[in-house]
Amino acid sequence: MAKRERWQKNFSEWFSDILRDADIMETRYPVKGLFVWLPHGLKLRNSVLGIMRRLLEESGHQEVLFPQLIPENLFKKEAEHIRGFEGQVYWVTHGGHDKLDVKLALRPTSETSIYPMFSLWIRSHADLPIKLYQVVNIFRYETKMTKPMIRLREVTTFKEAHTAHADADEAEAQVMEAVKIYKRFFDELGVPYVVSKRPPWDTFAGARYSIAFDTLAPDGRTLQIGTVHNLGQNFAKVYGLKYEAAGGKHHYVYQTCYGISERVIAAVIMVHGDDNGLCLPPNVAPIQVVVVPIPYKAKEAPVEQIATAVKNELATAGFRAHLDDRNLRPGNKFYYWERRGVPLRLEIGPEDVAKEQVTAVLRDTGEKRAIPRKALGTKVKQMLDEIAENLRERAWKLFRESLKDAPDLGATKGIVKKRGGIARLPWCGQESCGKEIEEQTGGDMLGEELDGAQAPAGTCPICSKRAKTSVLVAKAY
RNA sequence: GGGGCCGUGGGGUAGCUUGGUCUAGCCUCCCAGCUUGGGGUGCUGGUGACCCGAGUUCAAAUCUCGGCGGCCCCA
Repeated sequence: MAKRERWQKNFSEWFSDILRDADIMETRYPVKGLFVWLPHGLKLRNSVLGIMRRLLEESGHQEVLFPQLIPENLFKKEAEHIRGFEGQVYWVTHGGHDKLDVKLALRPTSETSIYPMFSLWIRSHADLPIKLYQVVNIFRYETKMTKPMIRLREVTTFKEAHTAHADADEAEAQVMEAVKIYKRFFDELGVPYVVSKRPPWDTFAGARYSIAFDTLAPDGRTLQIGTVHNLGQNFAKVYGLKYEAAGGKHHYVYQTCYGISERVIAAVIMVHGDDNGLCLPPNVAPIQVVVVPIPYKAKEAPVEQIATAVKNELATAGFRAHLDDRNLRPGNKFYYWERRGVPLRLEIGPEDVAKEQVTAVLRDTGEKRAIPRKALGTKVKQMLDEIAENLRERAWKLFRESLKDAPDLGATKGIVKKRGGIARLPWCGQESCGKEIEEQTGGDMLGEELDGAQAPAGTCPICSKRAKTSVLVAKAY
């Protein structure tokens, strides 16, 4: 149980196999970088989104929905932004047989569609702050190799929040709130992460600075799973987002935006999986408990009857329960549901009937437990909580072990090349040295850890000057 | 950005070098029936494929070119 050989050594293969075998995603859609969500996968996606929506609503965000198309003139207003995105934009150039007078961009992100509307909505300080979000699909013309859920030409699950504030401090505080929300989000999913401030050359196009969350895939590569940007007044000035202050003066607003994509679902799948397939955290598992009857010949009736009763009891108690009464051998069903990541399985056979118990099997460890029928509800709840906790701890343990201090360039290179996780090394803070580190190690600089209180020990491995800070470097997806 | 490899039933593959014997083999999945039932039950039967287009040829899964799609390596 919990064997993780293929999961780790052959991760790429494991991942694409599991998307198919667990009915998550159909990867054969005949357009590069576009994929189909299957029922089981979509339920998982929607559960994950449910957590996100709850956290955002709790913190005063409101959901909106903007159009998919952005006119060229609006899209091209902010120079930095265009420079970052123009190479990846899909353009709609025709309507039927007519060539459009103004080309329309399929949004690669929505700043340029949302902020022009902000300029109509924001009149006075009383209109601020604005905290909106939407969950949409976006298109990016990726030239690199695409990968389901990870590198897409159509990101189908793009949660983007956009805020506007009266002053810089408030915007700064909003950035910190967003970081806090995302931490809670990933914590609820048991997905480990490190938060870092991206270096200037990897900052979101048009932002003052960017903060990013990264997790680790089983193959030792990092996966960026969330970003938070402080936009300052860049967009406000371009789109004319001004408000009237109490004294009657007009000021530009300060803005932030932050986003999460289906990469987070990829993260849930990868960090909790094993060689038998998925292992989903109970709070997002489409099926939390599967009941498998074991109908020995001539003893089918009581077994089936009790299995049904157990399933109904759990459903009534609010668990997502499923009874598998297919005419298959039990072992076959066990593998089937394990592959799909159902966290808890209850077996009911003649022996359980006789003893007024059910046999519970925990997906993460494979442990079997006899549960008295009478205690069913409370025990199931306990076991699901236990699985959630265990998954989180197991994932975090591996993550922590994979974040290593690297005293010099050689050590960093070793970690990056072997894809052994994330290296932490000293840095002088100069861009030229940073890029040289990336060049020489073949890794990507994630940036300076946000919570990293550790002293910047040692010297910059490139220029040998005293280090101003320490940064994380890894092979990134 | 540069280089290489690949595309055969739903999945994995054999066949391609040397065009014909391919009416395309095998494993798995799937469907039907019986059997079985606490970790992939067994038997019998069945459905299902040469990525698309053009070319060479008497003849193309096989050779050539283009498109689409996938994978890998380097930067």
